[in-house]
Amino acid sequence: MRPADKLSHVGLKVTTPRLKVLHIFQTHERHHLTAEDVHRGMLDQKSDIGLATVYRVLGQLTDVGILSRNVFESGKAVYELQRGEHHDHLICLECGRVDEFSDDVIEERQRSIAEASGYALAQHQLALYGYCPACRERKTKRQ
Amino acid sequence: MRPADKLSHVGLKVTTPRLKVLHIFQTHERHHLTAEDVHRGMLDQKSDIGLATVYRVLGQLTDVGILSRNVFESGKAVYELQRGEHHDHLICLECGRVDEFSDDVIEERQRSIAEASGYALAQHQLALYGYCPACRERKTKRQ
DNA sequence: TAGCAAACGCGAATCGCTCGTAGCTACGCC
DNA sequence: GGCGTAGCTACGAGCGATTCGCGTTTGCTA
Repeated sequence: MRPADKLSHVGLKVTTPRLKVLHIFQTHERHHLTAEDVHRGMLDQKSDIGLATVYRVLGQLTDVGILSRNVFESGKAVYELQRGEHHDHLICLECGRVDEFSDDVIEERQRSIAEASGYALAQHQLALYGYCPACRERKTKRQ
Repeated sequence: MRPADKLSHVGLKVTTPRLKVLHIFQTHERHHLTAEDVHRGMLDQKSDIGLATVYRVLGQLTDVGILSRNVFESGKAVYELQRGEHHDHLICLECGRVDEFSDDVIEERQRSIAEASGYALAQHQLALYGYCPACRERKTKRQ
């Protein structure tokens, strides 16, 4: 589905800021972007869009399920295109790189733990923090 | 170990604000407190301690491992006494209640996932969000 | 108990994010 | 294709959580 169709499909008007935001997510080398990353991307391509608008658009796209939002250690929110299947994150404490993984065993355990505690599970967040292969190597050399 | 010994043991001076913070954690009915909860607790017992100091103390106690820090959905940091064993959290989206659990299967899977991706695992955070038994009941009645 | 580094207190500053509002625009209807 | 309006956007002010700067105070050691 083309970006414009995606938007009208969920009942959002097709506007320049929304298309630009989607475009940035689709073309950026990283999958996980902060509001500021997106905003900077806008300015780079000479689109004079306010940061507040970026936040608003990110929020709307998240609400309709086109994007998903995660808050990691740093305290900043990062957004990514929602590509269907759920996944969790591995975050490098050194360079900020984010990798993804999904694990059925963990998902299943989560469900039964919630059930055992009487909770109706709505969502979850699992983040593993550590040092990625590249940063580990860099560290070893330094010593 | 008494609070004062705990402090000197990790090389922190034994000061009034630090003792009061520890005291509040040890006597409060909830385990998970925000900086503001702690600050309010201080004021309640007529200790005129600045919010900035509360934050500073919470940070130091976390650094030395006496407290641990978590940031949940709300965006606020919550602190709790570190009682040895690691555990994860179940958070009620309605009333903010926090329960704890730990699961060896999940821990083990996390380790192997990190290893498989080449990451050196440093820490992790797993938070399950949902509705606690009390809030579920309240919801049912309301309808 | 004197001295000094460490810790405090408090207001101002920062940071990520949201609101208020006045002006603009996509898009369904003629 | 032109119009009207609900829905959008821009931008600065505002907000809540947290941190900083710095003058004052206080544990702790010699």
